[in-house]
Amino acid sequence: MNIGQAAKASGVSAKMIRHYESIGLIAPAGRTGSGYRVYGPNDVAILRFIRRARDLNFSVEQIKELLGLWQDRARASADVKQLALEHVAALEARMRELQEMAGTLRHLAKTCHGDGRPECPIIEELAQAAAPPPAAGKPARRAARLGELADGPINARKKALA
Amino acid sequence: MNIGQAAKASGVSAKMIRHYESIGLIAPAGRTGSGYRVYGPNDVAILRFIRRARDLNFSVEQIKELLGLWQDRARASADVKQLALEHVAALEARMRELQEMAGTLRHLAKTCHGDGRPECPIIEELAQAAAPPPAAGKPARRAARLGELADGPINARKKALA
DNA sequence: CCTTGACCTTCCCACGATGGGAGCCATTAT
DNA sequence: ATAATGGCTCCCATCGTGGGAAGGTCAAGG
Repeated sequence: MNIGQAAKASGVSAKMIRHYESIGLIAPAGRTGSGYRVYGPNDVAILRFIRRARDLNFSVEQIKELLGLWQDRARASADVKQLALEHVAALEARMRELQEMAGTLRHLAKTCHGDGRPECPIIEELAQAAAPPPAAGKPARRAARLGELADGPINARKKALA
Repeated sequence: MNIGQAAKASGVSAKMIRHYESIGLIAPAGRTGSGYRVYGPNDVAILRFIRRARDLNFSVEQIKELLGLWQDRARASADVKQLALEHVAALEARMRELQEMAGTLRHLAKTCHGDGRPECPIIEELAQAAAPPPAAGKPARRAARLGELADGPINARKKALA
């Protein structure tokens, strides 16, 4: 199987397959005499695994761990479960953050007439928002796992470990 | 005020202030004879506005719009409200996605013993996940606003508009 | 007056995951 | 034989943020 076919079969773009190889997430594929990468069913299974894990928002780094556990016969299922549950927690944390943002925004929107007049509390409240907490007293919760969820509230994690 | 003070006062790092200037989000600051940027209270207010909007997960592009509305006296509050509500919708969409992921993972975790034995349905189910839908029949909902929420389920938006 | 340290300047590089595209070679179909 | 796919490698862009180097400036203290 060439890379294009493996891509279609796995749902991972050819571009990304090469990329994953280059960063060592997957082993270098075999090559034909003329340099084409060759894939077998097992490779496709791995790629599908990766694709699925990405869909679940696991980072490549975490997928490395999962792949390690997958291929490690001596692995304990507890390890996998723990990884999964940590990830659920991260997803939930992120949801809570989004919830908070949405709540704030909904509140602001509710106080806005929404008619043709220019008065708009949304803009005004954002403009006059309290100054940022000058000196963070508390060490800022959440240092979890360096980039557990790649996006996130600006400047929340890096500072925690700087 | 120098950039460092403006940074402390606004909660936006000096690095980012320069960056925002370079991409045209904010107007070039005045300069002292020796080239230091100078900021006044109004600049700090704008920076705080930006900071706050970023905390609410608005993209820089959207903040540009908001700033435009802020400084446009003829603006209609309806425009702002619409922007805010669209953003709420985007946040909620993203939350739903995370919810789904968390649900899937929780389900997988529940079927996992979590003891020392290696059998682990999580890994197995991920590995044997159904092949990706070969040809997406429907045009894939959500084309909303190019990158409304910067992160998101891999390969969901770009394809929609490619 | 001169050093020191804190601050400023610009410029380049990095992340993470992904796509785009150029320039060239290989395979396959007409 | 030729054209159309498709693969190869490399480089660049995205988005928001930080890191750091090399050098200029300023204020305080000796």
